[in-house]
Amino acid sequence: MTASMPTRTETLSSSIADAILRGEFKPGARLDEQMLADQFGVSRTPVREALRQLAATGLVESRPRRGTVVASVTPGQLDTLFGAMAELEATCARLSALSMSQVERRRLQALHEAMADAVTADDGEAYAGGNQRFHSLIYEGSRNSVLIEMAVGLRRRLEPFRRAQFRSPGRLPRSHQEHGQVVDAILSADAAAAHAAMLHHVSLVEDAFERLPLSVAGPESAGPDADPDASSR
Amino acid sequence: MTASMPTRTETLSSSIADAILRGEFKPGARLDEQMLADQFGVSRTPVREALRQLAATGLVESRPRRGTVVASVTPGQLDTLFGAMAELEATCARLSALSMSQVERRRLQALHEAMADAVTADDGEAYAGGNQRFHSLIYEGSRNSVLIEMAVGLRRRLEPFRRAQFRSPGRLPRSHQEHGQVVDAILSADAAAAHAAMLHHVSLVEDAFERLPLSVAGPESAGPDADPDASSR
DNA sequence: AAAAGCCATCGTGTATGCAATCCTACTTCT
DNA sequence: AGAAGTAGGATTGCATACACGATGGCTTTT
Repeated sequence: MTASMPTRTETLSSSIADAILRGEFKPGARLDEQMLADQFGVSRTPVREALRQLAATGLVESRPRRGTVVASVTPGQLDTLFGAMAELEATCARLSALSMSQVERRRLQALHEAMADAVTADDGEAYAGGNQRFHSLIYEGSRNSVLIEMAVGLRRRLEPFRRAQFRSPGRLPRSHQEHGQVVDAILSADAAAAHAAMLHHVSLVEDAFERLPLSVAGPESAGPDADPDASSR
Repeated sequence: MTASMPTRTETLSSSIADAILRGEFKPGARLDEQMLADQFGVSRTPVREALRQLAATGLVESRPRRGTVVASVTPGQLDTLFGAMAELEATCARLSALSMSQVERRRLQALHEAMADAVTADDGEAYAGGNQRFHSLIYEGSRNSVLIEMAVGLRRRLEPFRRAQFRSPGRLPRSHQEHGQVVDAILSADAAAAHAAMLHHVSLVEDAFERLPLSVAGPESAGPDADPDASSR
């Protein structure tokens, strides 16, 4: 974020976020302020501010007087998050089809073609990297930093659930083919097609994951949860 | 927010936000922590946390070691914000066309018809209230709390720029007619048409405002601002 | 006299201490 | 014996205190 001189709060915010994304702090785990302060060698004050910052991004959940826990995403919430993500990405794809420069379109096409190699080599690692750049290009193509920020935030929030994304056999070629449809639509400036193709693509990613036992419901969510999700705050 | 017992930080957050939205704190104004603490009769600690919270929503901007100021929205940023809003609302309209219940569709239709009275009476106040509910209904129709949260946040952030929204003569009938197209599309479950109609509608609102001298560039933003917006962080 | 460097003052960042609240475990009553 | 009330411990919320960095005015030098 800010470059000048990293304040302890910023450092902590990144460190704790990384720890959560790495799985060192599992969903539902209590984040004791004093414990974190000792662990990172600072006082409670910057820890508190870092936790508030993370709470704003949805990575953790703070309840007044009750402490902070790593956000445990219920299957319903995961569904909602992926759905919002799909819509945002589809919107970015639509806008990309409308307003990408020729240079950007070529760059997208080139990346897509380069990723074909990773597919034939069945190199999931390489493909994941290319995939990241692919979606980033389309974010940028929207020309709207607010949308980009939202999409990046969502993507980051969903990161832990995308780990084994390209593990399932046959997923690489399929993903690449879906990318191809998005690329074709954007290159031919077909906004509706770009929207549809991207929505299809991201929704499939969702399908691949919503059945996995990813999110263990936190030990506190015992109430009769009628709502499929509860992104209140 | 949380219902239990409002913590000082939460109270402050709301109070300061209201003060900003009311215009008591103008864009670019410095928000001195001690000053706010004295003004609200608390210590600096909850003030700091409240400011952090507001910074996360984009209402204020904090720079390390340099203090916090009320976010001054440049015309370019306003454009970006309205654009993102339009896309989000269009997305919600699209989803509403797909997944609204019959009850919801009737409710939407009823509200729309009721708003016709406000149009013939040229009652801008009443129409503004109905307009708010109209858009809220369509948010809810998306069935996606994440999207709703984003849309509500954006709408709140843009609130100060929508004050005189229905002042210009002839705006009411036009807005109502645009609403009609959205309603028709949703009632007939035409997703693409709902998207297009809502995008058109909100974009026109944007057009009506982007030429007004709304945002006075803060006294500090004297640098050569090449970027149309800078929604970093 | 203008520009550059220095010093004082202010404000934020961080640490520490105190008080209120919540959770847990134990006691006690039915 | 089970359940409710209660006391103790633990943790968060808030206040106060200290330290570092930033900003503005002043002195000094060319």
